[in-house]
Amino acid sequence: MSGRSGHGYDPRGVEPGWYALWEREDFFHADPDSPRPPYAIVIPPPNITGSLHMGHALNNTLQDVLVRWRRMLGDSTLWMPGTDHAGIATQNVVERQLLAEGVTRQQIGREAFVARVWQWREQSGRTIIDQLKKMGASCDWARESFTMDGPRQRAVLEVFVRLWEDGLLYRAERLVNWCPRCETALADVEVVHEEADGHLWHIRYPFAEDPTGGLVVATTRPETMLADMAVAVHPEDPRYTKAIGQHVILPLVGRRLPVIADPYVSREFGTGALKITPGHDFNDFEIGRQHGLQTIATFQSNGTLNEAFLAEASDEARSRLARYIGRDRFEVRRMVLEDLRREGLLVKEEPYRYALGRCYRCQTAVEPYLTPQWFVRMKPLAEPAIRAVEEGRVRITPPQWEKNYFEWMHNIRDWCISRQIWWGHQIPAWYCLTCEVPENIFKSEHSAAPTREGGPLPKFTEPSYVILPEARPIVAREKPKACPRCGGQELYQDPDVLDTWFSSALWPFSTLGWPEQTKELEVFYPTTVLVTAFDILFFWVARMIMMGLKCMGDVPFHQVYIHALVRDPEGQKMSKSKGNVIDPLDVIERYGADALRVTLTAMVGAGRDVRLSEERIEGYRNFCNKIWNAYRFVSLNVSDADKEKIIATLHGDWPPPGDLADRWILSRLQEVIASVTEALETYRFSDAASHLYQFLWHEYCDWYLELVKVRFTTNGDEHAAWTGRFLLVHVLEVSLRLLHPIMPFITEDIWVRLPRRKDHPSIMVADWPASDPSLVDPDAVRKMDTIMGVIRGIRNIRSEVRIPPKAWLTALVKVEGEEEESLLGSTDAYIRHLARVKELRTARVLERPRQSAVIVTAGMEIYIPLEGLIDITAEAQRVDRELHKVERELDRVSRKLNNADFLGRAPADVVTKERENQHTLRETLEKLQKHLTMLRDER
RNA sequence: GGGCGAAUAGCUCAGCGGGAGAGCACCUGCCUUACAAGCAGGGGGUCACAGGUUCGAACCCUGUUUCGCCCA
Repeated sequence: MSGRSGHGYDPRGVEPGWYALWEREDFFHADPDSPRPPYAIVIPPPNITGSLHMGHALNNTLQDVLVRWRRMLGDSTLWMPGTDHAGIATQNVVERQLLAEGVTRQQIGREAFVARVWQWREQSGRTIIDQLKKMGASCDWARESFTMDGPRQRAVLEVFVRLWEDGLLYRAERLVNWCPRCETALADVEVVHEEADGHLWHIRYPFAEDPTGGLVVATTRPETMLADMAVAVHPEDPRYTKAIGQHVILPLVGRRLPVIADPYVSREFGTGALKITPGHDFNDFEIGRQHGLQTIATFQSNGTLNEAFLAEASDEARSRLARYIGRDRFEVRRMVLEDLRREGLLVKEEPYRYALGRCYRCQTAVEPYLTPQWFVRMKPLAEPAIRAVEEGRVRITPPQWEKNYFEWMHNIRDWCISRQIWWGHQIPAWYCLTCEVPENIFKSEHSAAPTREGGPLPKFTEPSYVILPEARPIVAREKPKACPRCGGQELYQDPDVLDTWFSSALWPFSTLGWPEQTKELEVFYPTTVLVTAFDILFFWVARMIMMGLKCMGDVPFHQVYIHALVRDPEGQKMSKSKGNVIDPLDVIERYGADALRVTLTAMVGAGRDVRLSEERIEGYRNFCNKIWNAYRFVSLNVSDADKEKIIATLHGDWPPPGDLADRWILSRLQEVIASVTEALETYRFSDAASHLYQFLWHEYCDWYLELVKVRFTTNGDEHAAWTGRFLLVHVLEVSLRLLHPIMPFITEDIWVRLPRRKDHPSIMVADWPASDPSLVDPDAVRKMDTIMGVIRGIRNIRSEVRIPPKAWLTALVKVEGEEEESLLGSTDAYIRHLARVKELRTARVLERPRQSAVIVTAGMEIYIPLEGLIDITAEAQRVDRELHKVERELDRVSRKLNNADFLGRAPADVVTKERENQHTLRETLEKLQKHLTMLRDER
């Protein structure tokens, strides 16, 4: 299973094989009959339209880290995978394909179109699943769900019917956000608001009684004026007091509009006079309702103008404006402005930034549009969902997101769930064509959304009915046999489909088999944690909590972990048009899935962006290589006989190690086990990654491995060399298990080759390491720190005073006490080899040789005779710099200790610590000063 | 307009009451038999600004500035 060249680690040859083995061995499969505690995660189902992007890579890496970790801990883990049918997005994709073939969906008809989408899903829906496997995702693939497969269809029907029966659903004519390109209604959250550069046009509406005077209104959307029903001013605006109650004439059209007073009007905006268009503006709709204005909708579902605006127009206006009809809203805007300009009614035009709502699927500017739609009453659903988070039954991490959640939930509005598309769950509501026709339902020759107004819509190949808001739906789990009112048997199903997020909201229980009472549901619901990015907190997370509480009577998950979005190094969103996309599959191909995973894990902070750059990935690829080479070193030094002895030793009671380096690395390992475990428990993924990076690279490789080399290269203590080999293997083996959730492939690849205690077939089913408190050895850690300080000190001098790297030095160490003396005695070989010292003399009484460099540390002075080696001036400068550092530090500490308030009020241990600190600094300073004087004399 | 959050090394960020840290980048020297995808050493910060609380503030409080996000 290897495939590497030279001395580098080659993930390409390694990763696919291991994944295949894990799948073959069924390691991902969750057993609901397991007696172990359950741990369940449902995947945020990726859209079937999509291919894996960095957002998915991050999201699924984190889930896999959690699941692999808990699996190793022995939990009965379930990672439930699946995909989302993504109604609008998928329909758009297939419509584009049809368009390329020169047909529209209307031409082939609904049934054929839906069949076509299914066909497309069969081909393309697997792509993202295969890509997740390349990432190493350990999902229980046997349970893979799809938001439109059979069981999920049943769940959707059941929920819809229950909500209807509980009075939480209604169908009503409301002004909704409408995408004229997708030709469907959108939910409020599906509209993306942004600032846009536009204009504010000032238009004069002449008084009916005195056309020489008039009111000037300001608008950003002049095309909607055709549907104006009034002009409103603020009741206390002195400029307009006289105008209230009068009438103005709508330019171009000639309609008489009342001038009304409403405190909603802002006197500061524009001219203070506001045109009121109830059919095309949410605020105006509200004002119109309060003032009893009529509402006309002049745009039709595709954003083109219909004839409704000509209702009260003269024949002259009718023929003059006929050319507007059928034009797109932005074209109408140009035409209206042109005509106003010609008539001298356009008084002013100024640049203006305004808020524009766009469709989140296609970026088209949304149009407020009056149609009958289905809504969910949210207040009754939101209240228990708010309490669930308040009471901690659902905990959101990081907790600051809870505020956003509450903010949104407290201001929640009814959810428009009907979509005028074909791909999705068709609404389980039927209308009686016997008793509703023709009052509430009438046959239409046209497609698209039903409105009272007709218009030149594209011809529709299938019979279609306009269902007025007054129609009485029959909601049922399956098509009723007859109308319960009149017994009529001709029933027509509501053509709309449900918002995709409606089925997503059921995901945590629909995937477990609800409404069937399955064992899975019993065992794994509520799931443990949901991992998602913050951008779908409202779309998805909040709705799952509401639906879970409503349908299951319990929260869908106990924890929500919210992570960042992946952006480019400049913080820009990655997008194909910007050309700043880093493709995860390309990264996997070049650096390996492990490198990608550890990069993302290390970079995910609390609630911020992840600014991903190739440089970073390269850095973590190097980490993979480092681990691989550490393994190579270990394997080169461990014989087959050693392996057997290691296994035997692991099964016995291996004696506590006596060597300082051994005690140190084992102690550090226990701390790493504890801190990595704690980091994972608290969702501090980057801490887990960096603890392991730091330990493996900068402690195990940089120090322990080098220390053990000393035992291999010096002939002598065979037992010490054996212990070194044993611990090299053991510490690496444990570290690999800690690292496995983050880097599953390389850890497996190395781990299976190492001798180990239990013969698990794979690291992914091995035990999570447990920290052994009896091996925590603060004394060894402190002493190793001292030794490393000595080695670093000598290396520093070598480098600073430019001693040739190959030169072997003499070092004399003057120690203060017996402890230091014996410490240095027992680690003599380590110091000599790691600092390249040929002779190390240690004594309590020792004269500084002429022309020596000195390292002053706590409890000792190290002299390096430099005579003949270098220029003494460089050493004097080095000491001078060192001295200044110590001086500054001593000054800071002394000032503190001279402060009576500090001594009086600070805790005793802080004061003691500072006193000791001061003492050490003083000694160091004196020694350095003495040494500097000597150096200067010796020049 | 309302809300949330952020400002710490060149870059990305951690630290959130008692010695300013990491990774990357940078500088110097090394092909030292695990690794040049490497090793050793090093430089670099009025912790945005102004006040306040405190014996003590990057950290707590108030205000200011700048930036980001969400909702209208």
